[in-house]
Order: sequence, then structure tokens, then C-alpha cells
Amino acid sequence: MLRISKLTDYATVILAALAEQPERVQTATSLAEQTRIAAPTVSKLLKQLQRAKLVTSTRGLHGGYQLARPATQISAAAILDALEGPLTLTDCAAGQGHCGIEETCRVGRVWQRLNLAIRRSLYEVSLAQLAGIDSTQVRLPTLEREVKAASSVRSSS
Amino acid sequence: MLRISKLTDYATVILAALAEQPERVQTATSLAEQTRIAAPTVSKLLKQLQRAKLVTSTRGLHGGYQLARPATQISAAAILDALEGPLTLTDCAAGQGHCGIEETCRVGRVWQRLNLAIRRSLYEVSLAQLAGIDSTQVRLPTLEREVKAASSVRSSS
DNA sequence: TAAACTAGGACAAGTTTAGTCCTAATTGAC
DNA sequence: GTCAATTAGGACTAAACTTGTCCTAGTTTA
Repeated sequence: MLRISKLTDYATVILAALAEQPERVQTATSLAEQTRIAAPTVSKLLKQLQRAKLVTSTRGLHGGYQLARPATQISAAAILDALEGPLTLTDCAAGQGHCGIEETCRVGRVWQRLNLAIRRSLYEVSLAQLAGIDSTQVRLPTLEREVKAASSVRSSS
Repeated sequence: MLRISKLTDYATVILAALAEQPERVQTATSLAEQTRIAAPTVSKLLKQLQRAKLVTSTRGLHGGYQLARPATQISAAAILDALEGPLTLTDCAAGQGHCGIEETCRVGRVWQRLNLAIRRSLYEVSLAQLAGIDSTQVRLPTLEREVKAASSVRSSS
């Protein structure tokens, strides 16, 4: 539960490897060797990351991948979004609003707020910090406020 | 991603229904009607919750289920644990420690700490709050501290 | 033109999740 | 003591998601 997929985990490892040498263009193959992740998987992930604009790609000979922006400006939330789509703790949160038990379910709202709180906390963590490159402390005023609000919300909007 | 399972969501709805009338013993069937969740599913979930000691059961005629303790003393984390087992954001966190890319992976540790931070925040939210019965504000000093620590951890232990 | 790359998507196997059903065991009422 | 209501436990199935592989096409440089 509340588990990020293995692929997402891999992606952060790959991004961390890119973050270590931001000036260098690295091929999927080389990244696979560095990280010990199977090459086709690395390839696939890099494609996804490219689509999400987290890395830039150069085709052709001497091509490869680079971080699209500094590691300090890539949040954990962005990585998760890129690979797993927008984060929704429950199905209701996804949008449609009809899960069959709408009326009886006053629980949904609170989950969604908790959801948001967690999301914001992930948003405050940068790739640089995940990779252990940057040790800058993050300020997290948002997080505390959000979770507090989430947990005290009532059914009456 | 970071999604709680539908069953867990159902479980909180069921627990919320029980929390509304803590003095009453309610049957699985009645809870199914109230919540509009399919009866066999409700049954199954209640069994799990009973095993986790979140509800008490009475067998036989006029039997049914009740909360094992006040809703204020049941945390969201406890509900998640009961249904999905101990929370692990990544596989590495689960224990074995060999995911094939150990050496190259300095990312794991930070995930695990974030994990813990989220977990603690869930621990601070009670069923009463989820159900909208109790509007008590929670103090969350732990959460802020935890996430801050998690995000600034370095590879060097 | 050939070689080294990425881009995109189809596909298959494995695992997890969701939900159903069946057969005990227990209790209270008549 | 028998019957009906109810939980206990687990087997089973179908659907969904995850993970990983592979193939073909497009791009760039030497």
C-alpha cells in the first residue's frame, strides 16, 4: 500500500545518475550499466521522462539524455507525476465522482485532503536531495498546514 | 500511485458507519445496506478488521460488529496496516535489502524516510476525524520534523 | 551510406486486487 | 433440541495493473 512502483523507483535512480554529471550527455546503455537496471527498462523510462520534460534527448550518434533542468528544480512529485500520472489516493479523487456510495461516504473528502498534504510534501523534496547531492534543508510550512487542515475537515463543505 | 486500495477505502467507510453508533451492534448486512457496499465484501472486510482488533464481533443471533475502541483512538495508519500490511514505499524498504542495484542506489534511503514521514502523518489522523465526528485539531510536530529530516539525509549514514 | 542513437508502441508474463461463494462454528429463541 | 441468524475461514475466479521485452521507424554524425 502507498507504495510507489518499482519503475518509479528506478526512474529516480536513473535521474540521480544524470544529476551527478549534469553537463554530460549520457546514453541509455551507459545509464543501464551504471545503475544495473535492465537496458530496455532504462530506455523505456527515459522515454517517459522525456515526454514529461524532465530530461532532454539528443538523437543520433553521440546522442543521449540530460536533465532538462537543475536537479534542485525537479521535485519528487514531478517524478511521480511523470511516471504514474496525477496522484490520487482514492478513486473518488480521480474525478468522476460516482463510486456508488457517494452519499454515505463522507470519508472521501478527508482522504483527498490527506492526499494533497502528502503531495505537497513530495513537492518540497528535490531530486538533488533524493540523490544526496544537495543538502539544503527544505522549508515545509505548507506541509504542516495542509495536513492539519486535511485532518480537521468536516463533511459540510 | 501512492493509492490506497479500494478495499481500504471501503473499510474506512464501514468503520465510519460503526463510529456513528458506537453503542450498537451492527450486522454485516445492515452495514452493507447503509454503505451501499456489496455484502460479501463488507463481510470480508469486517473479518479482517476483527483480526486486526479494530472491531469486536459477536456471533450468533443478534450478533454483529462494534468498534473495539473509541473512534478517536483508531488512527488512519492502523486501518491501513490492518488491510494492507506494513507500509513500504519501495521494495527495498520491505527488508531483504537486495534489489540488484544496491550499490548504485543511494536513493532508497530517502524514500524510506519520506515513507516514515507520511506514515506518521497518517498516524496522527483518527477515525473520528475521517468520519467527521470529531473536529479536534491534531498537533503535527512530528510530521514536520520527520519530513525535514527525510529530505535532507545524505548517503553517508 | 552506415553506424549509433532515440521514439513509439505492441505484446506477454507475472502479480495484485476485487469480489464471490461455500462450508463450518456459534448463539439465541421457540 | 431444533431452527434461524450470524460470524469465521478459506478457496476460487476474473479483472486490472505492473513489469519487462521486442520490433520497427526516425534522426544525426562521420
